Amino acid sequence: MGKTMHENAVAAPFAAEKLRLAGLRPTRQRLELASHLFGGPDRHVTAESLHDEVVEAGIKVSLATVYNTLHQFTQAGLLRQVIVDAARGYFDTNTGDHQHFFLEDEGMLIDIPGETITVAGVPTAPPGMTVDRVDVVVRIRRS
Amino acid sequence: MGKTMHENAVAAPFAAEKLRLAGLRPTRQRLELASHLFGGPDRHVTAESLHDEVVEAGIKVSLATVYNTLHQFTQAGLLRQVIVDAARGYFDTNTGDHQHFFLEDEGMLIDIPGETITVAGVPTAPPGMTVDRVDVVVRIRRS
DNA sequence: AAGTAGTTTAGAATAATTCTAAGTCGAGAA
DNA sequence: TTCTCGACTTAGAATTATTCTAAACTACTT
Ligand SMILES: [Mn+2]
Ligand SMILES: [Mn+2]
Ligand SMILES: [Zn+2]
Ligand SMILES: [Zn+2]
Repeated sequence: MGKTMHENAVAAPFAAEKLRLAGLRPTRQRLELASHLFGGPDRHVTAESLHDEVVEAGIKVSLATVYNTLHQFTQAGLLRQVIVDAARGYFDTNTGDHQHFFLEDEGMLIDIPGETITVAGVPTAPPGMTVDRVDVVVRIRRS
Repeated sequence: MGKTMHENAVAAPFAAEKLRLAGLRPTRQRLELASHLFGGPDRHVTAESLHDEVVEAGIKVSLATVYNTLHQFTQAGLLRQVIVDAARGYFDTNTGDHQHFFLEDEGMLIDIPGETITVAGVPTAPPGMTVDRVDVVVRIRRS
């Protein structure tokens, strides 16, 4: 009935591999956060939503560590940040080229595959600057 | 040498008109904020940057009033909000259709005229939802 | 001039995020 | 194995942007 070593062994191996490749020690907290983040389909989380979820699952991790880990994963290229709301920061497990619907009422993100939207006519960046990326956010609401 | 009634009368008339049309009382604070915002070319401000500027100009307004006024102007359609930074909210005097460069290093916005960028292939919103607007942010940095 | 609702504001309160400093842990060395 | 040390975690304080409260003030009507 308690958690067995076997139960945890399901997600850990590939998560440990990810962390190793990123040069991050596979600590208990990082492994647990990584399997929640990367163990299923792509997802969008806030620090607090992920912390709640992980605490709910009986895992002991502080909110500070969740923030630290999300930033480390982002630096390592395992996550990207999505800026759609002035009040909250979102992190996205899908680091590939894609865009978002943002449901302003629920504060929820939905992926739009990268090939779907075409952005044409982006001017060249001012002298001495380079384009880091082009974000498209389709803001939607109950109609 | 002090401010004369005549000096203030230059900007006030059109600002008062704007406020009247928006159903907002032309108070001293609103008139002063409005002439700073709308008295020249289009601009992007944060509550704090506008407050600093206005205080610097010798005007007595509280930060709370700047926040209130920016929100009231936004509701009235005189401003729009631009979300590019998770830490700060920006307000834009240009409410027409256009997009932005965002200089991530300086936290500065530059307008891209509305006809410049074309966004094609935006999928229809999920059932029961409507597209509020499509924002394009071209994030740039020193190269 | 008086009344009243709208407005301003100081200061407290919120909320997301970051920082500090002290304890804990992982991994290589011995 | 045990030792060692830098990496990691964390409680709680601090920071920052923004909002709220509730009391004082003011623009407009009568
Ligand atoms: Mn924030
Ligand atoms: Mn904020
Ligand atoms: Zn996404
Ligand atoms: Zn603009």
